[in-house]
Amino acid sequence: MVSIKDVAREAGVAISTVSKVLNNYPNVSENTRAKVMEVVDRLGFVPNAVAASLSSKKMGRVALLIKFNLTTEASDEISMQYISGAVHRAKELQLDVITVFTSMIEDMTVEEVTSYFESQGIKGIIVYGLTTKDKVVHKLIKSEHFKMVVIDAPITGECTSCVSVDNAKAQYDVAKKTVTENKVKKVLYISGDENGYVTGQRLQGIKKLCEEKKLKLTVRSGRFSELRAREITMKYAKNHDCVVCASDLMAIGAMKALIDMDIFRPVCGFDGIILMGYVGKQMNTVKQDFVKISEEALDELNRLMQGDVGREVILPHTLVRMKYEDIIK
Amino acid sequence: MVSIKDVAREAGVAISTVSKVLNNYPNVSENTRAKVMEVVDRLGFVPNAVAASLSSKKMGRVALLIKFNLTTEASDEISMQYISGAVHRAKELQLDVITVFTSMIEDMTVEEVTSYFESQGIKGIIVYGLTTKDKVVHKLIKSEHFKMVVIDAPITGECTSCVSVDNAKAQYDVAKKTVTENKVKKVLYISGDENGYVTGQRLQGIKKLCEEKKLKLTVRSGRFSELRAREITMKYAKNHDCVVCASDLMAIGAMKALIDMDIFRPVCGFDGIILMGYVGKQMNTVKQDFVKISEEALDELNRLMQGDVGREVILPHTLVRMKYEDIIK
DNA sequence: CCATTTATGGAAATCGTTTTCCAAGCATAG
DNA sequence: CTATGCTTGGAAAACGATTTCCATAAATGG
Repeated sequence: MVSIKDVAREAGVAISTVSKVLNNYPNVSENTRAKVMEVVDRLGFVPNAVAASLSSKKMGRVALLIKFNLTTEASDEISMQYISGAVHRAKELQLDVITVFTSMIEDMTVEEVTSYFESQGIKGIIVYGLTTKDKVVHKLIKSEHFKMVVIDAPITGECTSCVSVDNAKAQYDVAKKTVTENKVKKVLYISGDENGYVTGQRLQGIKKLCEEKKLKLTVRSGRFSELRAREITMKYAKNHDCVVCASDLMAIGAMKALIDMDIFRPVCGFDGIILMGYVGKQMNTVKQDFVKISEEALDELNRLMQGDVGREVILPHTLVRMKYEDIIK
Repeated sequence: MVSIKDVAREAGVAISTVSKVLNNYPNVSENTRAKVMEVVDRLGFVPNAVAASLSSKKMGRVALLIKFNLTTEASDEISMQYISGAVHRAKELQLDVITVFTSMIEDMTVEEVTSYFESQGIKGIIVYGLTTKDKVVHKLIKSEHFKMVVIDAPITGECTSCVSVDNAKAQYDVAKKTVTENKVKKVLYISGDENGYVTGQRLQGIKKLCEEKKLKLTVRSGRFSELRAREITMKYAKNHDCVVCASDLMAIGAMKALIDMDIFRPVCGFDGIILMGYVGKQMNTVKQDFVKISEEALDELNRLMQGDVGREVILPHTLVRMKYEDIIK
């Protein structure tokens, strides 16, 4: 493998000069720069990222903290999009991404997690699906030991940014579309896990709508579980004329229940996952562009690692109606 | 951050001694070993993986080459399981995994890919979903520049192992179960992408069965596409009494077509993805344990990196019947 | 009791970069 | 013609481990 030393020798300059050329430092004449670049191209030199990251303090690795358990499989689609966005943007930004599953760190102490990440050369972390119960991650954020970007939880600080859609508005929008399309009076709202950050925001959105439109609102906690959403729908749907769900998976559960009960109620979801196309009926939902969100999160993390201060980033959402025919193509 | 130097100073020994203790080298007395370990624990020292990997030639990183395009979403579930298995096993083996999407390398030359991976310190690569058309990856394998493990393609060599289930037998088994349960005479087989390695093996399995059982067999290429499977079913199902598909996604397409046509035909799939539970009917399918396969692939890659020679690893499969109620729990 | 081996621990080179600091070289100004 | 400043490029010290080789001390054998 050709190293910077070889390039230096071949070009007849010092190692430091090659490094300067490669990193676009000043104080190198156009002449030497050209000569070095010629040799770099000819020899096909690519700098060793491991060595660079050891030497330089600015070049750091980034961890993507993945929520994953084999049972809640609908999140696979979302996780893959997060990973995809992060990995692609990381390559552009010359950053190194390592994927870490929450299951790997959840029974470690903050100190253990910190030294694990430090040993891995990690400078920044992206988290999603955070709940108030994730103690370790919260301590990690508080410690300000790493630059962090939190997707979908309104947490900012010196070293912490957050990225998300406007959950309250999105919930408001999709529900509004659904109730106006169907002349609704009584809304059954199946909300998410009470410890999840988005749960409260989305709840706020539906409440605002029902107040504005003078709709009767019943809220039940579905905890993002398809099964619970199904049960809740079984129990309450008869007395309501619309089921608004805080996630697509719950919307699917609700829809299945309605099919079994053989009654019609408009249902709307949240997320825009492909699975929605497989339940046989079409539904309104909020489409989040998870790839984009993840790319944005990496940009934001990069900014933080450059020394910028944390901030809140809100990305746009769209409303869609998902059905099978649109999916299978 | 505490480094090996700090440990050495605190323990009153040389840096090299600490390193020897940590890497279980001989020529260290029990006394010093204990003393060093005490300090390591007290200071909470964790070796810097980046530095270690730069210094040592044995400590290498591993790339997981992910097939991913936003349209064929059923593979998300499979990809996530591959990632999960690899990442977890990698941590146990003290290896570093980086995930790379095929889209990132597919329009690079082998030389470019090679120097990219080398610059990343990558010593081993895991690939899955390989087709004969993936020229770059094939050249990569031939170059023997990296240790490689190919999932689901029968390619072995000095530096290359393969890991998979017995695709022919699995296809044979699941189809046999389905035809015996339903007194079938004429089988419609919707096969996969003609460039995929598993396609031929699975085809072999169904052919063997039909010969043994004297069944009439019609083969059409569904190219692993749900839509094509649907079209093929529309066209041919009436003249057959069973639809055997080389993948679950195609089985879903077939099932949807049958529902639309309002005729009943037993359908069976291959893979055992969760999505199967969402189509409303139950089907036989082959369940592959992708997490396990991935773990095994990492073990195998580790063996190769230790200097062992490539070989073929066959893992067991199981037959399952998937339906919604089993899924939502 | 001396010679020779063996166990143990340390000094120093190495991996491939980045980055700081310093020495020329050169031009401009006084 | 000397003093000053700016540009350019090189030497060398990090970064944090691993690993080779060497020196000492202890143990063994004759």
